[in-house]
Amino acid sequence: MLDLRLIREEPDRVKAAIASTYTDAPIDAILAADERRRALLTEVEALKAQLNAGSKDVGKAKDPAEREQLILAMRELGDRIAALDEEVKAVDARLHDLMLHVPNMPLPHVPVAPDESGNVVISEHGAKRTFDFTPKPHWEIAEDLGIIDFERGVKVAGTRFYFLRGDGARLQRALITWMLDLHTRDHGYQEVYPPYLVHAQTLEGTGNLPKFAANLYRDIDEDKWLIPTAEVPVTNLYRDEILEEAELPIYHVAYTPCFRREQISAGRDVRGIKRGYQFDKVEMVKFVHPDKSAEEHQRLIGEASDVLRLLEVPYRVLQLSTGDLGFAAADKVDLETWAPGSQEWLEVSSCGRFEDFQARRANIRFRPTGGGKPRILHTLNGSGLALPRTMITIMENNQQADGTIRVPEILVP
RNA sequence: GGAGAGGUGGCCGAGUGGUUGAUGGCAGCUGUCUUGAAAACAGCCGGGUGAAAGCCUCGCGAGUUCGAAUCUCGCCCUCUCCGCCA
Repeated sequence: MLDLRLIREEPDRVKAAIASTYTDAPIDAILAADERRRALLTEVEALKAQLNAGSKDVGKAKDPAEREQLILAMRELGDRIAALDEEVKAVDARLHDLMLHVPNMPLPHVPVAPDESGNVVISEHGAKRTFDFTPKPHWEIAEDLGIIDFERGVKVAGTRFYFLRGDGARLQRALITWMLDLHTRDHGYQEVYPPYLVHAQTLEGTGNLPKFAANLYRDIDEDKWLIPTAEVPVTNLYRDEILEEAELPIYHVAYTPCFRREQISAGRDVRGIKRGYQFDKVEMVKFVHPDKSAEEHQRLIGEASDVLRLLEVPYRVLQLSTGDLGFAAADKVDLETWAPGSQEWLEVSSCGRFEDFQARRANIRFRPTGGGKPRILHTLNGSGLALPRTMITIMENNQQADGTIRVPEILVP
């Protein structure tokens, strides 16, 4: 959520920023609602002050007649206040809802473009391997080895679900453990095990609701939603809390399954495990002082890159353009790894800077050292990494002529 | 899921429907004293909004009332016991 005051004071700047993301936001409606709301508040609050003072006088009044008189006057005042309060409530609700639909503003350095065509490759790491045989896509390698069972996954759960079997399941488990250990041991993160089901307010905090309900799975009887990423529960860990400045930065890493109702056309990305309705991910989340956002972002990108570097797979770093930022990020850098069998770059990590956008929604603040008003902190998060695509890059890059897969050195016990 | 108890400021804990946004204690901050600390004493000490006055906030939401932390109803959560269960 943006700062309402910013919208009020610099609407043109906000509009320009939103326009650069090639999306719409109801800024004018917000301005109108805000103005209406403040006018109503001025009016109703003056009446309330009158009512409060008057009611105290009733308590003090000794003469019964005078008392009756006062009560009558206050009753009328109360009715007017009740009517105005109704209006305030309605405007408030509308304003809040409008605010929840405004995306974050991109930072100035983010290249402006309507979509991923404007993304910029910042760097490439690790040479693409040359093969003396034709590298196979992972779905062929994995099926031949019996480590992924696509057919039975579909039988049990439907399209885009699969079973990992034997060494396939074991490889993923090893990767998860190793990634968690890397981030906790070398990068200073504390591991958390979060709920996989959360309520709507939690999803609102990260910006997934109200706009993206269609991408989420939910319990039909209760207000319980399956998380699309660990970012959701972990960012909300400190919701409605005031932390001490000295506690910052706080780093958390979590492994969770992620559940996404992908609204994608049938036939696209259907082969293999690149895009499923359920996938595992190790996610890093940072809570930082606003002044540290930029440097923490760079560090985050480095921490995610470490995983790819240590796995010795080729990857590149992409600066996303405004049109590809998504709803909540002010800046985002993706890591893509090269899959020689599928012949494509795979996004395995997305490192986002959210500034105070999520923290304002989730009401996460810190008290400055030495006192003063609580301030909204900044959040960042990045995958470290998404498991299926990491599995793909290992399978395809480490495949051998005999059809087996060489286990990455770092994972060998 | 059933029965009972309860949800008040960072924590503990008062609070007869009317100067209660809330007594008191602990913790914390500042000052005096001290070489320093402790102790003692004094002051400060929730959050939101607003330039301020003010308004809002005692789990959340409705209701009764001139006036609700206090009364009524619904919901949520915690605890104890029972049931169920990995």
